[in-house]
Amino acid sequence: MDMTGGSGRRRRWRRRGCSRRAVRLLNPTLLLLLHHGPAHGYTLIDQLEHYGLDDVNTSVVYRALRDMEERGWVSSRWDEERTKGPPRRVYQLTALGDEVLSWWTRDLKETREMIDHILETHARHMDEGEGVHH
Amino acid sequence: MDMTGGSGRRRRWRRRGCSRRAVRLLNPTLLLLLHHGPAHGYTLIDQLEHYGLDDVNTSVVYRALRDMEERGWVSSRWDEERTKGPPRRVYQLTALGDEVLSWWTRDLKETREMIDHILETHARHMDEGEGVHH
DNA sequence: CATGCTATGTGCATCCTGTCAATAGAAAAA
DNA sequence: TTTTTCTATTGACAGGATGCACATAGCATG
Repeated sequence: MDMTGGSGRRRRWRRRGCSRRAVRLLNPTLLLLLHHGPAHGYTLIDQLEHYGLDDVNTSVVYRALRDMEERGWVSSRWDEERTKGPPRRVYQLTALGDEVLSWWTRDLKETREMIDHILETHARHMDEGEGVHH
Repeated sequence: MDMTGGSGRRRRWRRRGCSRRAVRLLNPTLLLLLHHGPAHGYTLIDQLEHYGLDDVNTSVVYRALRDMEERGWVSSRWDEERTKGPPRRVYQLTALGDEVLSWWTRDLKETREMIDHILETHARHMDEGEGVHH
């Protein structure tokens, strides 16, 4: 059963990829990781695991990084020192990206409060109702 | 400045409508509201305000309700007793919808934990760094 | 009957996401 | 040496999700 509840009339209820929730958290998490210092895309993808975002497709991550670069949140350059494999791109947080990260943390706090409100209301309602509803 | 960080190459960074986050919380909130008892769409839209979802487009709400009906989470009938205005549809939670609500609460708890993890990491990093980063 | 209010629904353009496949360099295996 | 494998990054495309503008429709009021 697909619980994600998107809209769309097309009756294709297969769940694709990871939770939509995860994607919402991708951008702030990437900014946070980059706040620790410059990093390669692949490194970032590895580190996403620590935030429960390990099921995000690599294409999605690279796209997010390029989008953030277009917006000026991060800058990138090709890594000079090639250790092994193809050239790697190094991403770095910009001053703007730093501001955006602050904005994102405020946004995440708001989101958490909204979720808390929903969960609290649900818990309270469950206590009151005790199986009596509708 | 648009901070929402969507993907898309089309360089149209104007934000339309409400926060995407809000839409993401729409389905569980609707189910929660319906858990209190049957209600009309319009009533639900009014009540969304209490959950910070007042800026969600009405089309989106009605569409969400119909989608949930297609999925069997809610059932609906036309209201017999017409007070004023056009016929209104009354939505009611189904047994399946009740299960789905439980699923959603678990999902929201997970999401909250992920957000907490991000925020905690950020706060800790900010404390350590104190202006020294990159 | 023209206007306005309440309530719901539709069409369409646009935006957002995931999948799949392609490219590409270096190292290990054959 | 040729093939395979691993590391990294990117592009194309289909299809899902959203918002806006607008349509419908019943009742009320003037």
